[in-house]
Amino acid sequence: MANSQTLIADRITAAMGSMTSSEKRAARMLLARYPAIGLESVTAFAEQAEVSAPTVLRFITKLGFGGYPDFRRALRDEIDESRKFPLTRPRSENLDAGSDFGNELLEVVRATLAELDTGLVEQVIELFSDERRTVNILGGDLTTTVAGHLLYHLRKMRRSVFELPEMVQERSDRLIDLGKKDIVVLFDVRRYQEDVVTTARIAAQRGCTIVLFTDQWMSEASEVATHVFRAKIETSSPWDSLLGLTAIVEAIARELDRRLWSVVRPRLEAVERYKLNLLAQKEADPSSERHR
Amino acid sequence: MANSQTLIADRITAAMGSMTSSEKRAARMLLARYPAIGLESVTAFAEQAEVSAPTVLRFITKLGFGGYPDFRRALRDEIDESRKFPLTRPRSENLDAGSDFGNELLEVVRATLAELDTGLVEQVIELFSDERRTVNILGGDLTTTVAGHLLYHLRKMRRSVFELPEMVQERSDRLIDLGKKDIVVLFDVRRYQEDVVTTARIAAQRGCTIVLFTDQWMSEASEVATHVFRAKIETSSPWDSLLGLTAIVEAIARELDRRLWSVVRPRLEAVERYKLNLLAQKEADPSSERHR
DNA sequence: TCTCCTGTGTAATGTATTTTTCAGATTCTG
DNA sequence: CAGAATCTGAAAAATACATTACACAGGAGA
Repeated sequence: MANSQTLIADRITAAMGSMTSSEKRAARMLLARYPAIGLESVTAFAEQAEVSAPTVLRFITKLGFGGYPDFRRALRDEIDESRKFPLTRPRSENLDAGSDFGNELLEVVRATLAELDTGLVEQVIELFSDERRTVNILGGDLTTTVAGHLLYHLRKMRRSVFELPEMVQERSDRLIDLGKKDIVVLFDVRRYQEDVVTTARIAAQRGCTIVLFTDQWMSEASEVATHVFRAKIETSSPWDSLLGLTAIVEAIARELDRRLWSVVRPRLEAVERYKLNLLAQKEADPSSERHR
Repeated sequence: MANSQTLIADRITAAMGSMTSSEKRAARMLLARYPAIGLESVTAFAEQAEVSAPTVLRFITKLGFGGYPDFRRALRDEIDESRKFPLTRPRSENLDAGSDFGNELLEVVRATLAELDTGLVEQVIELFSDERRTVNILGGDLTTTVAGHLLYHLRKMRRSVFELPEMVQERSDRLIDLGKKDIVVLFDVRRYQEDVVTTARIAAQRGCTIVLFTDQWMSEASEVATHVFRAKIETSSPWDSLLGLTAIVEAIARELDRRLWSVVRPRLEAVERYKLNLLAQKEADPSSERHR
């Protein structure tokens, strides 16, 4: 069907004139329960419209479809289209609001957190709490910054936290040394990167625990991941949002801190002391005292 | 309205843990083309997910359906439901994800965006639109990741975007060359870093335009900055949140894209072509085609 | 290395669904 | 009010489909 632009619903209205009375009954039922009823069987459709199956069939033939399967395929395509809408939307139209976009960003965070599995968070906290395990973090093109955010928190709170090299050659060298005790944390969202998926597979083969942060469509890496976080990343903007992933990372960081604060606190103080020694100068800004 | 509470999509997420890797592939395909693909035949579903029909069948059984027809009926019901309510997702129940830390994170984004000055955004967009100006970006310890996020977007959309080196010695060398045409973008939040403030002062002295991203208490750098964005960063967690800053960055990126899309579009396509040449391999994953 | 076990696809089976045929019902027309 | 034209649905025929049975593959553990 070439004209995906023309909604099938519109075709019905147009063709209504040349319909017999029974066929009109079918048409009305289709419009009433559009498009779901078209996805049932001919028989079910016919029963609900209180006509016979052949009548329904003649009806959809008049609409210009080759047969019932053809008609259903068109309906499914329409559903697919409507899902894609935010992506393929003609760029020009709504000049209106930055505040509208603000709501979308809020929605990204809300939707992500709403679907966040707290049990999963618990499990991952458990993993991160074990300092005998090494943590290796890798992000993709877009997600490397969120990966960095997680890296930041973990590095402050515990030892043995590393980032996997972006360069594939270097990375291969590192992957060799991974084992069952190692945790590999990967970030991969749509426009999924082959090298990240491959890294996941290798890590899986080596028996690593794999924590994956991905989007609602899920990277292939999820096939081998032991723990998968899903975030919403889609907005009306052509650029995907990292807010959802960032929110998850921060929620994890906060929980980990609660769990480990008795260990983390002295660690941070020690770091602070060393830092001062390194800089060999005293802290000047009094307003910086408030944090921690 | 009976089972409208449990979206099938949510059930998938929940059951994801107990899925085998092939089943996960089926799950991902369902989420990617949700719900249309579920309305095709098992065989068609299986083919597109690149698994066998029985695998798809086992998958939907694990989701708790009695059989494939049962599953499809559920999908149709969902479509019917969504027709009745304008919003695609039943505006949800308990959105706080079990903890009210989620609400705090939401509040960070909300409060930040509420105070975002759209006039200021306009001005900065104007700055970034001018490709004769060089953009130099620098983040602090925590904020270097958001800085990276801005860097990512600007770099995709225009030329002459650089990051200032973290290392102070290197950085000094670069600062020497800055002039009136240059834009310096700084990120500095509490635990303000002296080196960032100093960088701001030097840049100001050299006549640069300075765009500062800071928190509600405002870095000292704001004294010399020409444009200042303020984000909320505080939560009940001891670790500050980057969600506010990230939201501002993404809002700016989106606006810049709208303004420049006629330039950006061909640029991205060109980049894509070069990338393919570099990799010298054809795209394998069809699901990655959809974005952009 | 062998054995078990889980996961997976092929192929056969039985069931549901579409499509066709055709006869009865209805409406229209002279 | 005939008689033709059109419409409609029951039932058979043809097709597509979901489901099951089974065997092979590959990894885990002894």
